[in-house]
Amino acid sequence: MRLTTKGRYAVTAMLDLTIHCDDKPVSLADISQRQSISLSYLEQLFSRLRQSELVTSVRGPGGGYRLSRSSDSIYIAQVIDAVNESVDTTNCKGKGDCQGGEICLTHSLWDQLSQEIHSFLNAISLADLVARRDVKSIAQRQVEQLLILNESPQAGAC
Amino acid sequence: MRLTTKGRYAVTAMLDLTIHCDDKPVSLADISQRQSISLSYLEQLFSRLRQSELVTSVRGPGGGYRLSRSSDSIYIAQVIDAVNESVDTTNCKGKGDCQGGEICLTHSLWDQLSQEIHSFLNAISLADLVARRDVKSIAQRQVEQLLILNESPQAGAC
DNA sequence: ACTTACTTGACTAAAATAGTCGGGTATTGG
DNA sequence: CCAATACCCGACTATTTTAGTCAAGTAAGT
Ligand code: FES
Ligand code: FES
Repeated sequence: MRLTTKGRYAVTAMLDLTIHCDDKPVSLADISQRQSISLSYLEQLFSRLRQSELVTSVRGPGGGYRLSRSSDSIYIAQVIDAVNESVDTTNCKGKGDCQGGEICLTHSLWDQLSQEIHSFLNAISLADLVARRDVKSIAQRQVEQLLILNESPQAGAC
Repeated sequence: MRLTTKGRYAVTAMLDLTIHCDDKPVSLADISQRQSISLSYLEQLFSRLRQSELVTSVRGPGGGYRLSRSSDSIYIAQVIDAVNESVDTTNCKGKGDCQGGEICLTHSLWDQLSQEIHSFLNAISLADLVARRDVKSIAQRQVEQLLILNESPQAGAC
C-alpha cells in the first residue's frame, strides 16, 4: 500500500479543478499557485489523470484542464488509482503466493483491509468533498490569499 | 501512510507466536523458518515489539518470546503501530498545517480515512485471526512442511 | 564451560518518492 | 504570420525509506 503525497496531490488538484469553474478550463499554473504544488510535478500527475480519462485537456492560450465528466461521478479511489496504481495492501497483489508460491498466514487480513479502504474511497465523489463546509471555506481562503499576492484585478469569481 | 512488509511481517510473526504454544516461549529461529522471514530482520522487529510491551522475552537456551498478555487483547493496529509508527494518512500528522501553516483542502478526507483504517485494524485481535479457518489450515501446512524439511522428531504439537 | 538465544548498533543495496530540467507541440490573439 | 501560452513528454537526480546484513555483545540454562 502506498498513500503518499503523490496521491494526496492528485486528489487535491482534482478538487481544485472541481471548485474553479465549470465553464473555462483551469491551467496547471493556477492550481500550482493555489495549492502550492510544483508545476512540473503537476504536469506529471495530470499526464496520468488524462490517460485514465478523468480529465480532458485544452491546449493553447486560455487552455487548461477540465473534468471529463460530472464531479459526482468521479470517485476518490479512481483518482488515487490513476497516479498510485492501486491501494492494495497485500504483498502478493491479491494472488496469494507470498510464501514461495503458497499463501501466507495473513493474506486474508490484508485482502480484507484493501477492500475496506477501497470501498471507503470509492464511496466519496469529488462533488461530495466540494459540498463539505471546511472545503468551501479553505477554498475561499486560498483564492483570497492569491488575490492579495498577485494584485491581479481579475475579479472573475466563477 | 505506510503499510509495507515491515508491518506485515510484524503481524505475521505475532500471529505465529500466538499459534505456537502458550506454555514455552517461541524462538525467533522457529518463526524465521516457519514464516520465511530473515532472522536478523525479526530481531529488529521484535526489539520494537518488546519496547511497545506487546511481547516479553526469555533469554538463554529454551528461551524466546511470549505474548505479554492474552491474544484476545492484542489488536492488529497495536502491532503495526509498534513497528510502523502509525497508519496516519495525512501529510501533516494530524496537525492541519500542510500548506504553509494553514490547513490544506483535503486534510479532513485523509483524517477520516485514517480513522477508518485504524478502527478496522483495532477491531481485530490476534485471537480473532487465529480462529479463522484459513489461518488454521495455513499454520498446519507450515508445521508439516517444516517437519519434512528438518526431519526433527519433535512431535510436540502443542 | 559451552551453548543457546535474546540485544544492540552500525552499516548497506536497492527501490520509491518527490521532484527538476529541457525540450517539444498545438492553439490563439494580435 | 508570429509570438505567447500552456499542454506534452522523457530523461535525469537527490533524498528517503525499505529491507535487510553483520558484528559484537549479554544473560541463562545444562
Ligand atoms: S499477502 Fe497474499 S499471500 Fe501473503
Ligand atoms: S494533510 Fe493535514 S493539512 Fe494537509
